Amino acid sequence: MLMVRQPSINAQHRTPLSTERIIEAALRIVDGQGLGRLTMRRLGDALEVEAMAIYHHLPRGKEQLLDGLVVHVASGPAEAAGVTAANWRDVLRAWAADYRARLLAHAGVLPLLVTRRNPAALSTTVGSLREVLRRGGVADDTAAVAAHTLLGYVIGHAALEVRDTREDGADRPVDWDARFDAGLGLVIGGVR
Amino acid sequence: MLMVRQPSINAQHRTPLSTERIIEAALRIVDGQGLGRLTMRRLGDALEVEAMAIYHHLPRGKEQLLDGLVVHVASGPAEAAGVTAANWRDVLRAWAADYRARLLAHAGVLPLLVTRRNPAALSTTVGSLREVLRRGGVADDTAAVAAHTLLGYVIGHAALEVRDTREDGADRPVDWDARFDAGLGLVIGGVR
DNA sequence: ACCTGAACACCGTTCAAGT
DNA sequence: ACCTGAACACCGTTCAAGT
Repeated sequence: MLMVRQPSINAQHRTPLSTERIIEAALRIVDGQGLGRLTMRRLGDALEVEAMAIYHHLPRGKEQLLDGLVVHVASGPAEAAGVTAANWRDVLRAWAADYRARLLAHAGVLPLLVTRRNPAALSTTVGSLREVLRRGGVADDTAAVAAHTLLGYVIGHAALEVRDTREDGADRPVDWDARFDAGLGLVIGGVR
Repeated sequence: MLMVRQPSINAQHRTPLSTERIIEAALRIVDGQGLGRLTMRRLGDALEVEAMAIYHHLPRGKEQLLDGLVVHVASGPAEAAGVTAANWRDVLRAWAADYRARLLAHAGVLPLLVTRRNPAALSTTVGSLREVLRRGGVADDTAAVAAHTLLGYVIGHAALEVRDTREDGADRPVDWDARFDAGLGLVIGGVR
């Protein structure tokens, strides 16, 4: 029997692939099943496409895909508009709470955030923190230090939370929300 | 021609495999070539053994191998003996410098430190920090917060260093040593 | 321009077999 | 007890081909 190949009825109607759709589908897999289960073939399935089609949009392949995930998750800059000497601590506190929530919501991406890949991904975020501090009246040198310290704290604390590091001895679970706020106060309180 | 199989002359003389030797060889690969190049087959080669021999010592396979790497790198507790109300800040500062150096020396392991796997790996370290603080006369609640804050900061800062996150705008390289010390002062200075 | 299908070199892991 | 060799199911990626 002669099989005439249909041009895949689906292919006609479905929205075409795009970098954005690919990244979103990848993030959905990572969030739902973990980073280890993000494969090009599975990603293709999720997008109802052959895995090889992805390479047309991401020529650098999986490397580029992971870079995209990092940018998507890690670029959450602080809003510097309207910052004054009176409110900069509150602005930083609010940013930190948001950023922490972001990291925890996509905990599977955290390991990628800690890799040599894609070095620029965090610099807009660091820059925005520095700008908030500067507008708050903090000296430039101190602002540079505080920006890195704050971002470092938030990322590192998220790492500890994800591992659910208990104190030795004490085996009652840690109240991570309270713990985070207290540590945050310690970091921000030290800036002057 | 009949080939009589020799029982592999090497096998007689070489020191037998052990978990410790396996972990050390794995760490050498990660440090030298990166985490992505750590495969069971390559690890077998480095140990002059078939990859499958490793499973005899690590029945849980690669998972167990990675757990071993995390424990090896992440368990650097602070020495609490001899801590007083006068010197606890110096003790923490010295520990932090050591621990940072450790993380940067094995930067390839950093992504593993930020994964859900092996949750207990960091808790002896956290516990030792808490003990230093307690002996320094810091109240229990504050000590618990400060221990997590400090460890979080050190890990998070190491992550930023490894990515070499520059401030936006400024493109002269960051002096990471100075930056780390300044941020450390900020964190430790806030504890009272 | 966008996607497919077959192929290649490599993974982690199992399992039966050797000593 | 300790290690090997073949095999299996799965990777990421290339490349020529289709529309």
